[in-house]
Amino acid sequence: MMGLTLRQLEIFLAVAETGHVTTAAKKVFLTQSAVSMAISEMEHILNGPLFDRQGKKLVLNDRGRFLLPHAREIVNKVRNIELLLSEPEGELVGHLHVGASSTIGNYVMPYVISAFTQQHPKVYINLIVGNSRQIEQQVEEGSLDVGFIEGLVHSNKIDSNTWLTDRLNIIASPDHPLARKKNLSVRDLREARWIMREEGSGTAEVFKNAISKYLSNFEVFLELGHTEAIKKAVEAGMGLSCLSALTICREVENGWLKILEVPELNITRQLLIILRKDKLKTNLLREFISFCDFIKSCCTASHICLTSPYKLLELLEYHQEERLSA
Amino acid sequence: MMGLTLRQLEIFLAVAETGHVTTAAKKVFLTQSAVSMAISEMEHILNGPLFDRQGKKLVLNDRGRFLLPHAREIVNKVRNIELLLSEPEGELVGHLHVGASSTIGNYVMPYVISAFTQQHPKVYINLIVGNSRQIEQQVEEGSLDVGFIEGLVHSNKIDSNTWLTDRLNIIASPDHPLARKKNLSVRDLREARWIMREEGSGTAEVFKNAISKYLSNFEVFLELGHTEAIKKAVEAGMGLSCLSALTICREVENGWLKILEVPELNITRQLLIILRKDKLKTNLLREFISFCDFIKSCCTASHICLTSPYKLLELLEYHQEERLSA
DNA sequence: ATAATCTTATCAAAAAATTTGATTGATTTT
DNA sequence: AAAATCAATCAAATTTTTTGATAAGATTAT
Repeated sequence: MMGLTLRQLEIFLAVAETGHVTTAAKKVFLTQSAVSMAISEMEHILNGPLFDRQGKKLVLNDRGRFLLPHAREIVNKVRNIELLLSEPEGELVGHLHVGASSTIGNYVMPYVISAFTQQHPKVYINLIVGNSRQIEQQVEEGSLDVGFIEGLVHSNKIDSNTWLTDRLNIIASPDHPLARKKNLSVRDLREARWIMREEGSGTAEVFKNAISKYLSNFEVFLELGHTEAIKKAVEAGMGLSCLSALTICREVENGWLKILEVPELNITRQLLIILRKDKLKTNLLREFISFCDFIKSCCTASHICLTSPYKLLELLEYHQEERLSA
Repeated sequence: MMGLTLRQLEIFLAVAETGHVTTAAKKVFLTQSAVSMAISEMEHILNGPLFDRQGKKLVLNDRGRFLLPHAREIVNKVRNIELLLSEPEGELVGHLHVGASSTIGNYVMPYVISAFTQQHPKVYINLIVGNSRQIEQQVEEGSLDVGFIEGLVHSNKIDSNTWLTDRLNIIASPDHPLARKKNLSVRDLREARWIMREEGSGTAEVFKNAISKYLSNFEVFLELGHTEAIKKAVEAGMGLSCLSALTICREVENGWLKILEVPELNITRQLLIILRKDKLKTNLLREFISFCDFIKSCCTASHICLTSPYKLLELLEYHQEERLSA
């Protein structure tokens, strides 16, 4: 008969997100009837409905949509505080939700996470891979603790810090005619067959923009859905491509692919670490970010250390010592 | 034994602010023992004390000092939301999802929405523009609260009300030979060059149907994808077209386009407001619809008031007064 | 010092709330 | 047309919150 409770806000979130009382009930470990009553109670307190009942579905109405982001923020905030204050000193424990855009998520984060959890065995890290926009949105709504993206930040609720610098390299099979040529220029690329990711890939966009300044008739010869497929096609000599250095350094180290240095096309971009502005940093989160900062300071533009886990682990011991002495 | 509750945060604030359990108890209308137990429960949940017990006084420790501003923010936020959402007489708040078909969405709704949100600054309106069929479907499935369409309603789950009456006008450049001729008839249009929207446009369909009764060999000279492009082409004297009055009144007012009055071709159509039959009208939705009804009652067939935002705003003040006196 | 007066913490009992299980009526699926 | 699924509702059961009583520690006045 009084004010809203946190529990009600949590239940509201579950219903809003699932659209169904029953599934929401499972999510919050309650019966269907408890959830139904909690929602009616909220609607009573707030003097009007929050959902339109469409048969079996509950769809947010304008009032519910107004409440949703606030409810999210409040619940997240309280959970953050609980975590932070109840965290025992000493060994790091907890679950971290990390998101990363495709390139970072597939080619960098596995090493980072593996190294970090090796150092902190009681930490569990959940990695979500998506496109930059999705990751940013999930960081904003609090379902991710931290995100790693390639593009720019759109929301004003998010703080971003530069992480690694990524370079887009033009690659060819070592047997490709251009691979042996020295002092390449864009004009040499005129006749090349290009193998790229499909429309919508951030990397492909950037490259097309860059090269179309020099080659008016730039055309893609083959579009493939996955970076690995592109590398295989290039290795097989089917043509050239342009990929993030992060995705190809192992192949380059092993001599399976060759980077073509074209001075006009020196394309780099910043990778970003993003967090909600008002995010409370738990010990775990703080430590994870400091770990990423350390990696940043270690890795040169070549990023070679990220391609082989054992090299990263060597650096770690050093990191550990540095921290202890500080 | 679970998470923090809002009540606990409130109690914590009272104790932190007064420094005494007993006075805090009075503030939150509880007994001393209830407050004492609530605080111990919090300290248990958060795995450590929040206050130093100095004799009879409770003084915040570092953890408590950390919690204080956050607790304040959370409690305030919830209370604000309760106030905003529960006061029926209070300021209008919420997120409204409005859909409109192309002509209405591009040429009418922007003014309507701008005027409405100016009057209700805490209201956020999201406008989706699509074709009539898409809008109807989204209203039916509940992702839109209200829709504005040109055609007929197909679903039996939807209620429709007439809104503005739209007129399709034949337009020409003021320099066009036909623009000076009086008492035009359809026969005068026989030789005209017609510039129309592409196949599929509702407006174009309606006009073709109407004129083909009189001209058997009606042919389109140029098809363009956007209404704005058609207007420019007609202004440039490339030919005649037929467009909704809503899209051209500004150009007509300024003398850039001239309407050709052809008595046989007096083509009008009703614009509709559509809602799900079972939609519960929140205050916001009710107010928005009443606002649209008001616009309907103001606008004559010429729709001139919708072409200039400032005219609409003048009408608004009148609307406000009328409502208050009712 | 000592008694009187406060105050907080704690416990069991009472009150209030949340949650459940069962049922109903509506909607959707087969 | 029948079966299955789902949300709302109600009374009963459970859990949580609050109270009243009491004990123990601190402050003040004597």
